[in-house]
Amino acid sequence: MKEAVSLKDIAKICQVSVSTVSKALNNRSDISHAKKEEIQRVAKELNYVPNYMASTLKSKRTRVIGVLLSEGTGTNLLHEHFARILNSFKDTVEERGYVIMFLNASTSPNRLSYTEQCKYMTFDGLLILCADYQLDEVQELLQSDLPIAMIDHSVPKHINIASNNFGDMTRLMQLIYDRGHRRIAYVHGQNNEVTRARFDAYRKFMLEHRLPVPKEYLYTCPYRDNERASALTKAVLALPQRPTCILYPDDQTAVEGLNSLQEAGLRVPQDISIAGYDGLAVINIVRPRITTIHQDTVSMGIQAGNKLISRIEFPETEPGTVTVTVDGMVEPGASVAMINPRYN
Amino acid sequence: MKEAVSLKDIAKICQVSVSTVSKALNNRSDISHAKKEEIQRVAKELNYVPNYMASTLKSKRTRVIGVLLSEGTGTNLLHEHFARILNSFKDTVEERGYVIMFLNASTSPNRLSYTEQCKYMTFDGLLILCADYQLDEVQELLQSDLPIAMIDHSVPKHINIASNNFGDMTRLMQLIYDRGHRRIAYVHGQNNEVTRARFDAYRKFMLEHRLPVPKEYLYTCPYRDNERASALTKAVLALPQRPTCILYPDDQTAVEGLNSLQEAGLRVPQDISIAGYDGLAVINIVRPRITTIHQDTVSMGIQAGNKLISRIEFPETEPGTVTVTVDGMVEPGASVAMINPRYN
DNA sequence: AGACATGACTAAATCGTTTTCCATAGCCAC
DNA sequence: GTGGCTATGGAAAACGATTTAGTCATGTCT
Repeated sequence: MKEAVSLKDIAKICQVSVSTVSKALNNRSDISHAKKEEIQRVAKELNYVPNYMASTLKSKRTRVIGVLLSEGTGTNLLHEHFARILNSFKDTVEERGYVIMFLNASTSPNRLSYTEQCKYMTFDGLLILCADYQLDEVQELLQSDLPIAMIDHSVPKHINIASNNFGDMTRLMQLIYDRGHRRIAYVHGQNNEVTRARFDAYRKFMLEHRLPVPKEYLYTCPYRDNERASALTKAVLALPQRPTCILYPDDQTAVEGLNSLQEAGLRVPQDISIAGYDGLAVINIVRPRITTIHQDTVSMGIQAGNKLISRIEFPETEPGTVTVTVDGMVEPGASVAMINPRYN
Repeated sequence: MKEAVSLKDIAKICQVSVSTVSKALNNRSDISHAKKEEIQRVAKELNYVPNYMASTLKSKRTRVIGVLLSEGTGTNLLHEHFARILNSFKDTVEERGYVIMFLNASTSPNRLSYTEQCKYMTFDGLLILCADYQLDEVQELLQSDLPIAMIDHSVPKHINIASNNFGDMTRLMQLIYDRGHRRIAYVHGQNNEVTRARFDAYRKFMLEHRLPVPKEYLYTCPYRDNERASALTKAVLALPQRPTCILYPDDQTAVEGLNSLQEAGLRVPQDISIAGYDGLAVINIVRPRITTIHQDTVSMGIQAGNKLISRIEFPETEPGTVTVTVDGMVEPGASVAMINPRYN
């Protein structure tokens, strides 16, 4: 590595002091125009680039935003939903001069705790895409006074980017109901804030429309767990009173359900209907197109980025929770048939 | 933000000098056991965490690896192939105490050039997942003496993690040939090192087996371009002498081809066969399963991480190119039918 | 006893910036 | 001529750690 050019080098060449060079390059006022020009010219000639570590050491502003994407929950960059939000978040903050850095969630023995990592790197802020909120380590992190934005998890005093799970799910139910379905089974995700909101919407909708929800229409399936989705689909098919529509936790499991149904000799949607959730890339590819909720991940990432940066740059404003609700869009797809309720 | 605890604070409490504290915490030898214990105890009590910026300013070792994933080429975190390699790379380097940081490839006007960003952040090394190698900015980057690992692009003096495109493609061709296909069309990707190797393998195979390659069996289609894949599929179908098998640049376009063929009333593989490339998640989902090359992205990420770190930590070794070739695996799938060549 | 090694600790320089405070000169007004 | 002002520039401290070159006892060897 070549020796980097420093302010001192420029100072020597220009025959001025280091502080003068610093001022000239930072466009301060107490420098004559001529000197400023000359110094900037020399700096350019030498390909001078400031040293990030040094400037940040003094100023305390790192312009680095930590990102927590917990491997512990089996979630990583390959989780499309979070990858989309992250991608949009990254673009947003980079546009504003920030940079993201992942928190190390590995299992290596001398790994620092999340809180320690934040201190060590002196992050300006933190995005929690996905984490196991039960962990002490994560709870401790939430206690800190670092500006934090979280996706679909709310904690007083932090920013929450909430997808409108209740409303979105209600609209999905409405579409299914409008197409004549009355016996609707729900293979839902595991217990967390997101799952609860969707489940509440399902239950409320069913209740308000006086539809039965027999116990055997409800199943818990971890998100993106293909094998479990397949097994549960078979369990549903074995029921004496089969539902006309099955809801899945996400698009991936819905497609797996689709495959299981087809293997069992059923046609979708002619014989049975299904719906997913999220609006992942796979729905543009698989036929029939899955009816789903297309989550506005782009907006989620943008909002998270902008709110977080506001909080970083103006800490005095909005000391409490800021919740941004992002609506998804119903993708009508083709996997929910129009049927006549009387025939059921 | 609370005031961070520094060495000075600990020194004051323990009534020793800052240097003594530093040595105690770094487990240096010239410290009495008693003092070392005491200092470490106090540090723990105060939740002391060293300041990254300060320690790195002196040592010049940042343990940060820059990652270039060019948005310019339309490639970002949502590109599954690169996301997989990155994910595996990230795990590998984090395990060894490194951290990744993306180079800013945004269009914001005051963005630094790649080289400047590397200087500014004083990266220890660089991973180029995907970049437009035509750009001056990228060429300049390759001139630097920063340790660099590149995926599927070779430059003397840097590390190249090369997928075995020629060999893999040859084996895919062999499978197709063995199943009786003789008229094989190739919708290939755009011109780059990867495409060329695969294309060379295709041409060589066809030549060696004395198979005809009429011009109208060859098409250029950008990777992952669904619309173009669909249009080209229709073009192939319109040919007077239709091929029995169509190769696509990647799995995504292959699935799009599949859909187009089915819309045209053809069954895959009974009426026509297809094959993709890469082994993306979609092949586990779509039926029939696409015959493809499953690239070992996990291995690519691991090798890239380990080689790059070796180069960083032992710069004296291996000053030249290190090429690591990673073989893919033929996924037989179900989209290439067994046919009798005589009938064609 | 003198020379020398060892152990335990500290002062101070250093990394590359930023920033505060001061110095000097020139100028004007009274 | 003195006080005060502005414009321009520099000296030096600071950020928080690491590291080099010591200091000063104490112990050991010959």
